[in-house]
Amino acid sequence: MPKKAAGRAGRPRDENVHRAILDAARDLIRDEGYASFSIEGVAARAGVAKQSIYRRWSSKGALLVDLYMDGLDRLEPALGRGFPDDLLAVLQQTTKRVQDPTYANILKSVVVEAQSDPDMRKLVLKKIVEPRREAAKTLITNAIAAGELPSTLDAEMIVDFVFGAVWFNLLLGDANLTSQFARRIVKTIELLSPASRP
Amino acid sequence: MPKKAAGRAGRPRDENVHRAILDAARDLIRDEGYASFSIEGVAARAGVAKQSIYRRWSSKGALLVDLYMDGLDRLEPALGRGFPDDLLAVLQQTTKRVQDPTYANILKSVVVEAQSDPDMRKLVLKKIVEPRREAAKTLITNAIAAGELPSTLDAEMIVDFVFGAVWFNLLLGDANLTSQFARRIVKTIELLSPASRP
Amino acid sequence: MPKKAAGRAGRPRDENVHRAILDAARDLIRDEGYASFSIEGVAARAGVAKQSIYRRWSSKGALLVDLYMDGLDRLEPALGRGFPDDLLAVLQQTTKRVQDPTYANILKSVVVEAQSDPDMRKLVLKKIVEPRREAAKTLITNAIAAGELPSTLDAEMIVDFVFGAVWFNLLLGDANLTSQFARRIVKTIELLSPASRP
Amino acid sequence: MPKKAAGRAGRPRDENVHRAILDAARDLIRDEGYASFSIEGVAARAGVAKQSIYRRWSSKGALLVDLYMDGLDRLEPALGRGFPDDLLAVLQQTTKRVQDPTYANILKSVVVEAQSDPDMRKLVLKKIVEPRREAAKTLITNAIAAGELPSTLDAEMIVDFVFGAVWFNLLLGDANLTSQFARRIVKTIELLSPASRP
DNA sequence: CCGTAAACGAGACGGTACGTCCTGTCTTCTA
DNA sequence: TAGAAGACAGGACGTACCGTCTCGTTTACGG
Repeated sequence: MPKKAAGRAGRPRDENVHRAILDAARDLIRDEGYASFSIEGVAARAGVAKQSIYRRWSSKGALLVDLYMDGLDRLEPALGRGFPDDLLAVLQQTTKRVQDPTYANILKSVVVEAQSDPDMRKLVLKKIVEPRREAAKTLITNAIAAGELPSTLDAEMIVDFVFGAVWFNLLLGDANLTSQFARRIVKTIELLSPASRP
Repeated sequence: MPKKAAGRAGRPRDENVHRAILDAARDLIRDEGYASFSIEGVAARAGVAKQSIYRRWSSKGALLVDLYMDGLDRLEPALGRGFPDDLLAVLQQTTKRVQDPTYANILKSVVVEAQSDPDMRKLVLKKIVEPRREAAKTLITNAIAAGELPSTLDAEMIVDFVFGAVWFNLLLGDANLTSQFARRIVKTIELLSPASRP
Repeated sequence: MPKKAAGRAGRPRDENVHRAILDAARDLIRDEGYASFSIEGVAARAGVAKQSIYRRWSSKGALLVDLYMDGLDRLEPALGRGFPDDLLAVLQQTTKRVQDPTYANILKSVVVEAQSDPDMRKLVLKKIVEPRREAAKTLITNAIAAGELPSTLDAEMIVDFVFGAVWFNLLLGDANLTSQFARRIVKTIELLSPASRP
Repeated sequence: MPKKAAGRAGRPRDENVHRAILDAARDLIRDEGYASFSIEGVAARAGVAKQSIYRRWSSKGALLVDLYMDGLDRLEPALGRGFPDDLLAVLQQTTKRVQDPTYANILKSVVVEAQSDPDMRKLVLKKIVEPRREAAKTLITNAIAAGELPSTLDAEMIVDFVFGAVWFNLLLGDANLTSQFARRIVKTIELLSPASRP
């Protein structure tokens, strides 16, 4: 007769299974790319039943989102040094992760999944896109308030510019998403500041 | 006396079949979205053999690229009025087409296909992305030469900003890709011009 | 405490699916003949996935062999009454089954499949041909030993004669493969017996 | 107003095309067997249009029948030496041809085609099966009339025995269809003759 | 020597089926 | 209840041939 009412009845989920799935998924998308990434393949590689994956993630995309976030630092620690430096830090968190082709593949796949699944799109926005956009947006509006950027600036559009450049190059562009690339972005934004004028 | 040396041997491709495929594909992606878009489905809807599709397009993606371009005007005619107006025209060609959800879906699908097929990626760049980027790049560099934009400007990055904003919002964003949105983009770029300074 | 060590892992094959496939296959070959007999057609008619057929049978031919054997009595029970009667019984098992045009079609199809697939040929021999030939061969050699047939007889050749007559008429001949036909075969073999001589 | 009723208008059939088709078909069935024998394949190998094959033969089977008969000697020359020798000669014409695996394959294929095409079945009977059966039947009935075989004999059944043994071993049996095999057949038939009795 | 007409290589065409892969769900046994 | 295993209905893949068709070109004969 089971005692504890808190912990639900039955056998608890096995944490090793969780890890095995994430590891197998990461290895698979590293080795084969998104084209041959399937739940079936992950299960086989992880030595796990398909059901054990579906029990944890409602779709391929949800798994990929967790896979991208897995081990990713929180944003805040790097911040606090003001407009151009903090914006650079935000962008470099992404460029750094995406330098690893594995994570670049994951991020591309996440976008793919979002195109045909509205729930997935919401999830991607909430877990990956919005946190970074919000951070950047705040930095921009603060910079405007501080007179470091013109008061007429369309802050939302600047955020679109900055992240658009990153996403575009991830998905279709030729640019290597290096730290240097992030620096070029920020440099170009800085040209808008009154201080940059002759 | 041989007539046409040019005309290749064998029965020529049937233009009606070509049209039927494009029409069926467009209808299908309009009615069902990309998720249930299949070569099989297009063939059935067009009343055509699958082979007749594969004979013309090597992949689902290649078909989608042609589908997006089908009936799209050349860029040049709209140009010739100088930097901000021409840039706006270039962007509005896309925003206009993408206002139709059918073409928005096609364009999303094209990006999806490009993520798992390097040939497809090249095709998308060559047929859809690069022509517009080149047009915009030329406008930007001309504007710099004319002193309408600062000489220190990273033209390539401006192009990334401009198209990044469009692609990002197509794939993941909340912005409605209206003509007004294109205007906001151009307005923000104009803030860089020396003339806009106090 | 583990119960059954024997029961293999995973969901067991569904016996209803097995039956549905055999029934659909039989109906199909009855109604349409071998020409339009396809795995696809069987699956559709059985309301079953193609994979469920391939899981059980490696080829169309293997399915047909099982289909022919399905419900066919073992040979032995009918035997035990000595040379001419037992030989007749062996032959009549086949003529009886083949009186039903459905099973005649199946048997023809089985030969067809065997012509282009060595594995199939082995299967047909093992499951259909050899058991009957062995039974007949034993009866012949016993009859020789008992002096009912001449000691100089080439027993293997007699078996070839007897079954050759059946197979030939099934595949190419005009003879209706009735019980009477089997009787004619046995009668002709009996002419070899010393007892039949003047 | 066309004059000659005999020679029809238009370009006459090219005899080289005819030969090229037969040669390509023979080579194909020799090298690949019946499994991958297709009109498409023959056309490609012969360097000929598919239509040129369909113009001459109504089906794959009709082509195969001609292919088998191509270059085959008439039956008669070998005959005239009485019952056992002439029967042997008739059988050996077939065993000899069938020693070449190419022709064995053709003959098997011909039977295959006959199973799903009534016209083909008639053609095979008329052009390949019946002539030989008729020859044998005549020899048997003559032998009965001459007292070389018992008067009670079922001549048709003997023919079934003799050709059944050949066809069975061609299609399903282990016996190598050598001249020696034909001799064994005839030997066993001879056991029926009154002269063979003690 | 010219026009008609069939033959010819080539290859497109609507179809049908192939055997494989993957989806998301289910059913079994074992822990 | 979780978990490994694997069956299940379903859908699509890309390929191979079928037999028919439409091209441009070639080759004979009859006028």
